[in-house]
Amino acid sequence: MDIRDIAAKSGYGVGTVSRAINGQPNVSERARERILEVMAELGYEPNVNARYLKMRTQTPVAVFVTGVGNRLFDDVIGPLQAELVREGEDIVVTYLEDGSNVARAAAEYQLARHPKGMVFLGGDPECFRTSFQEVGAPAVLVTSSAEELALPNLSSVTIDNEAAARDAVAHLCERGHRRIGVVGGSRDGGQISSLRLRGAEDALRAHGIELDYERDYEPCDFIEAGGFEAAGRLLDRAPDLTAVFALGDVVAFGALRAICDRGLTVPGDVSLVGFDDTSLSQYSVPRITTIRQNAELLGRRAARVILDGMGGASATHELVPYELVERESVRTV
Amino acid sequence: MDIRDIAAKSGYGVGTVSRAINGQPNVSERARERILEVMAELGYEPNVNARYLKMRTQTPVAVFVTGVGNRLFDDVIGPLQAELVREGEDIVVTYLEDGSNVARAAAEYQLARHPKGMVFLGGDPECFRTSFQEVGAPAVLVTSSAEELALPNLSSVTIDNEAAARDAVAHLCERGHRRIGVVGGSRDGGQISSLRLRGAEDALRAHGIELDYERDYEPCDFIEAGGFEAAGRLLDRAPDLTAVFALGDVVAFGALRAICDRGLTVPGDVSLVGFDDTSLSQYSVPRITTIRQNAELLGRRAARVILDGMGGASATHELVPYELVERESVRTV
DNA sequence: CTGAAAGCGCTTACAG
DNA sequence: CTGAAAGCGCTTACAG
Repeated sequence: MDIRDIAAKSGYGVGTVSRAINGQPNVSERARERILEVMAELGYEPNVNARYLKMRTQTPVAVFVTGVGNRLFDDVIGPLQAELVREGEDIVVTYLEDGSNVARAAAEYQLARHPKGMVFLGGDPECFRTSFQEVGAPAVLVTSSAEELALPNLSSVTIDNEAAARDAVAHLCERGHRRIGVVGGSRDGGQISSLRLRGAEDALRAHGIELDYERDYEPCDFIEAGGFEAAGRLLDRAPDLTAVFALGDVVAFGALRAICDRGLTVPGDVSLVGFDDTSLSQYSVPRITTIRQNAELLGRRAARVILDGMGGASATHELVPYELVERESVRTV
Repeated sequence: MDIRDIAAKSGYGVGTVSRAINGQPNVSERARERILEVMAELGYEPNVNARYLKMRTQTPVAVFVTGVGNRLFDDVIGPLQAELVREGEDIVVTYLEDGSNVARAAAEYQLARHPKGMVFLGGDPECFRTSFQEVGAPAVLVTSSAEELALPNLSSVTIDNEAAARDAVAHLCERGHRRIGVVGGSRDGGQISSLRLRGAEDALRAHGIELDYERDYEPCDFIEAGGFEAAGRLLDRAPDLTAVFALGDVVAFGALRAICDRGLTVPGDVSLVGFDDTSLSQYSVPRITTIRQNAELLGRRAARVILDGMGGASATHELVPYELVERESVRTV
């Protein structure tokens, strides 16, 4: 069934049917009614391939969310959308599988839909290196920096991950901890891991401590099980640790479990700091001290960048504030 | 840039270019090489609208995941895919926003892609009532039952939510609890809530207790904050409760926090049972006793149903086993 | 092995 | 306000 069937059955031409479907002007009330009626009766759905193939007009700003399950992104979308809407722009969001090549998806989408702009929530900055030429629309990477990519149309807005990690670890040092372990990510695990690790290293060094990666660091994926296993290994190897910095809340949550399983308490025996301020750190027992990214600002600034880009502005790379939120998982020693 | 540019630049016709792109036979090695070279050089990406508009062949089985962040679904996809792959079928998964109309998305997808089959992980069964006529492909709803929809091509595979909830609450009763509160979902909140609530009600009644919805039940969304608030209200209203059954692990996790905030301990003062067996219940302190759905079987059976459906079998509605996993959140009183 | 041509189902000037 | 026609960028018989 296609638009011609609707045309035939309603007694109008396909052009009129098309205009009726799309709510365009130049269709009599009578025709519109009749056409909608026939469509409903036949259960007709337009073919999106044909439609987008033909339409040269731009589609709404496309938002690609990669870290499915990353609560932070949900909190970014609201403000992002709000800011865009007040300038009359809509968004359509697409969820991508973890680890997928966002840049490829974006290139394909660009050709298929011609979005006015693109927003990437998560995703590995590296993939933009190879597959991003085709997209001409203004785009912004949120949460990772695209600065060194130096692409003309790819902006980024992010917190200073290095400084945030530095603050997190400094917080521990200032509370008297000197034997501090680090878990999560990996040493060559992409931008975010590297930056947070470097921040931790810096903070330690500023307090006269050299981070011994062999002994006091344990890499892992950003999942609960990862944090659990990694922290377990770390604790078994270095039982004199009085504090642990986890590169993400999921990791911290798993680590908390590993600590408790060894008969230790947080913060009684081991202090713990996470990163991200997800519901995991907000509701766990004890609540976990962590780094909060300002989701509202992340969203609003990303929207601004897109809007400016649509107006011809070139790519920018912004830093947005973060904040150490102190909860119940750190004690002074 | 389109396929004609590649044809022109490579010195071949568009037909040959198309065949080369799609890895079809009847292209000389020489031509293939040259064409691929030109494509790479120009960074050409085919237009998917045009491609799918033209292609009448069927596309791989489409998997729609709705409860983004529902870990269970991740665990279902693996076995689902494995089972399909051994019959030579691939899958392509699409993540949908929470609360979106999966049936509409499916109808649109059907027209655009002609998938060989469709699998729905999550999603409200009700929406299939209105927007599912267009899809002729065999489809299966996983996690909710589509039995009463009685659609000829929509199967379902699910656990018996009512029985599972009954077991969960019976477990509490058998441990001596008689003042049991229930949190999560809502009384008219769709199939899953209703079933689990009914199961709880039944178990209580079997032990001579009538569930007082006014006093001992508190509805909430399936998010941590919901469980936290709802359990808080419940506890304040009925401080004599010795156990709480949460309709989902996220709710249980929030409830755990609310309980602790009142100076009570789990399971010392209040016992707690969740539902879903997510990482939340696995890693929380204490670990939460919960209902585990057999994700492996859910996936494998769903695959079988699709495969059978492709072979002409009509819709079936299967129940898959679940299991109460006892952990650290329930004590005998 | 290759190319020219038809056509997938729409939208959009254009003419009436 | 309406219809006939061109064309979006591909794929696929068909003929060579």
